[in-house]
Formats: sequence, C-alpha cells, structure tokens
Amino acid sequence: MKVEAVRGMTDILPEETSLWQYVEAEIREAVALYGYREIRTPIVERAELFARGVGETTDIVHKEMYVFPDKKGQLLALRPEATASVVRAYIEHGLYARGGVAKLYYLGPMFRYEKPQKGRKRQFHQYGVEALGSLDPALDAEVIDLAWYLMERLGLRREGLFLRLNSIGCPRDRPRYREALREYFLPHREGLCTDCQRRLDENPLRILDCNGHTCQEIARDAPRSLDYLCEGCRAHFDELLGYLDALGLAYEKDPKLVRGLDYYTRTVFELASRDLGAQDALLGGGRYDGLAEALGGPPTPGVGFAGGMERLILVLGEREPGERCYRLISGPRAYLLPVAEEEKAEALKILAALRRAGISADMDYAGRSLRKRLQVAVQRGARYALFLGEEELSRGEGKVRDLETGVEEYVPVGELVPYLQGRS
RNA sequence: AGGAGCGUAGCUCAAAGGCAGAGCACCGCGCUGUGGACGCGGUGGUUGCGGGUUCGAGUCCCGUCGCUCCUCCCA
Repeated sequence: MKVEAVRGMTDILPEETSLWQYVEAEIREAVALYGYREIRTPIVERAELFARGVGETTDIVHKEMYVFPDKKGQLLALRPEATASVVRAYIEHGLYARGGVAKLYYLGPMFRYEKPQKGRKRQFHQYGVEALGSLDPALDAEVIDLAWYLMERLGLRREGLFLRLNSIGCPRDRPRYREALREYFLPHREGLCTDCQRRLDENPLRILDCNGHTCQEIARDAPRSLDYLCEGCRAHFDELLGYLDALGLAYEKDPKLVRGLDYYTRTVFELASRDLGAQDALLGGGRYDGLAEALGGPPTPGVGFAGGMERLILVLGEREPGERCYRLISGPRAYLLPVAEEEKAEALKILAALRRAGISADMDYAGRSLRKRLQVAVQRGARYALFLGEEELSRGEGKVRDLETGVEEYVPVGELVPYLQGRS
C-alpha cells in the first residue's frame, strides 16, 4: 500500500513555492511598514489555551481541533489559529512591561479538522498581525487599512474585494444581547438542530453561524448585536467608521457577522474576494479586549486579523501571467559539462569554486548524454555552458559557451571565476 | 455537516462488458564532444483500494479512501 499525505494536508512543490516566497516576502515588508515585528510561537500548545482563549463552545475548538495526549497524558493541541498563542506569549514574556502598543505578526501552519475543499485544507497557512495594548478605534482603523494595503500591494484590485464589518459589543452588553437572542430563539427551540439547542443554553451567539439550514432560516431575523451596544461600544464603532471614511476605505455593515471565535469584542471584520466561490474570505479579524485577561494575564486590549495563504495564492494564481508581479527563480548561471568520466573530479572542483564565488552552477548527475546535458542546461535557463574535455583540460582550460549568442571561448580554469563574474 | 461529480502512464485525456491506448513529458539513437526543431526507437500501469455480478469488469453493483464543486462555516 502506497503511503500518501494525510487527508487535507498537501505538499507545496517547488513550482509553487516561488509564489509562496514572493507572497511571504510582500507580507513581511508590508507589515514592517506598519511597525509589526515577527513572533514565532510553537505549533503545539496545551489544548486548554484554545479552550479558554478561543472558546470551548466554538466549532473550531469543539469540533475541529486536533487534540491528543502526550506521553505524560497532558492534553495538547495543534494550533487552530495563532492569536491565542501570541497573546499567551505576550503575557508569558511580559511584553506588556515594555509599554506602548506591541505590534506582532506571524506566519505559519494552522490545523483544523474539517472537510477539505478548494481553498480549505486541514493544514493551512495563515499570516496575521496583532496589536496589543490600546483601545483606540484609530488602531482598529489602522489594522483594517493594513489589510487593504496588503491586498493592494499584492496586486488585487479594490473592486474585486469587499470589507464586511460589524460590532458585537463588549462583555458588559453581551449578557443583554445573549438574553435577547435566547428570548428570540426559545420559541423556535424545537426547530433548531441538537447542537443549537445546546448552544441556546451555552452560547446563543453561536447559533448565528450554525451550518444547519433550518437554523439559518430561524436565525435570519434574530436580534442584531449593533442594537445592543453600550454607549462605549457604540462610540467606538462610530469613531471607527469615521476613521475608515477618512481613509477612504469602503465597508459593508454586516449584522450577521459574528465570527467563529469567542474572544472577539466590539469590532469584527472580514475582507473577502468577489473572485472566490464559497470560501471567499481572504482574511478576518477584530478586537479582543478580554482575551489577555481570560488567559491569566493583565487586562490588555488587542486588535488584529489573520489571513489565509492558500486563499491568497489561489487568487493570485488565477490572474493572467502578464498581471503576475512575481519572478520565477532563475536557473544556474553556469552549467558544467564534463565530457567523460575522467573530467568529473575537475568539474566538481570548478563547481565548488564557482559557488563559493557566488556564481550559481550545476551539472548533471543522471548519467545523460552530452547532447542531452546541453539541452538540460538550456532548459534550466543557464547562461553559460562549460565544456570540460580532455582536449581543453590538458591545456588547463575550459571552453565557455554563451548559450544566448552561441559564441565560444577558451578560458584558463583559474580564471573562470573572474571571467564569469565580469559578464552581465 | 448535507448535496453532486470524478479517480486509467509523471501530466492531459481516450477505450460506451471483449487485446489497456494517444498526446505531452522522460530516456536513447540519428549527431562516437555541442541547443528547444525533425525523424526513429524505448521506459513507463496491479485502471485509487477492497469485495461482488459475469465465461469475461477500466466499464455494472456495494463498500472504502482521495480529490473537485455546491450549500454552510470559515483562512
């Protein structure tokens, strides 16, 4: 039986990794412009972190998290998202003691046990930013601006994107909203799925993003969080809208947007592509003012977003080749062609010298014919072919063929490095 | 989670119960030491896997695994 990659976990092959590297580099540069510095947290955390941070009743933790005991029986989890980890690290290392706003970004694999489909894998990759330590709605606006900037920088048209925006209030007005939802759903209790009947008691907010059809139907006319905001949350939201207007960033208020994670407070948003199908969200995020405290740290407000690399790659990959602004990795500069076995040792020495001089160089190890090897050199995009045969090596020379012009020149072996360096 | 479709060579796909094929790719030769063309030849498959029906299954049936799409949720 052939061993294959496990379901929903895919290999990213060299043809694709150049695009990945390009996107990653753009992300790093873009977020650096906004003052974010990278943080790398472990892929494995205690399962408890996500239960407390993301929320026990969320689908992500409840149904989709990879959980397993380690050899001591400690319950561990593959991270389903990174915000909880970042905040955990922020608390653990006392980053709050440095004052001001901590701006952190990350990039890496996440894991969710879901049914895989286009743009949704079980191991997928997210990039994200977290700004910790400020309640200022201007920071929400800046984070959203960064999201837009990143998409623009990657060459996505603004018209092809749209921002869904909502406020789900704070812990102070959450009970009122929860009560309103419960009151609304109670008469429909029998129509709800068993999951939602449980959610009705535990966390009625989650009914709003249940995937059952009838639950969707029932939820359509449910009370809206925007109508249950306290004065502070109302003001925060209005201020944010003002800043977005000032920045010229379009948004669509979406009262159904609650996001699948419990830690969100106030601002929630998603930036989606009109060019994608069912999985259209390119990135999503919001404010999480209670998360740090819930994880045992000092009360620290935060706001951020996370985006999916696979989605981004999909959208970028579907564009016309001419629109693509990433470069493919170039081939070796020099390709060595030892004519017979006897010249291989010399070829290896020259290869080593060229590479140490910063000149990319390669040769064939597959035992192919000389003609074939020259073809491969051209295919690989080499600029020079270097023939090493008895004839020229006996004179201490190699024959350099310029593969663009076809011009050949004999060059002493000791001068190959300056010779190749001196040409553009 | 629900619905639909598809799994045949490395890739794209044929074979409508009767000899598993083509194109591309790969390798060699023509060209004993020199280019993407051309010509000739060659390697490559337990038809995803497991059962069943049949004289006979890539084809029909059941199961299973995987992928794709839709609904939904989300990254």
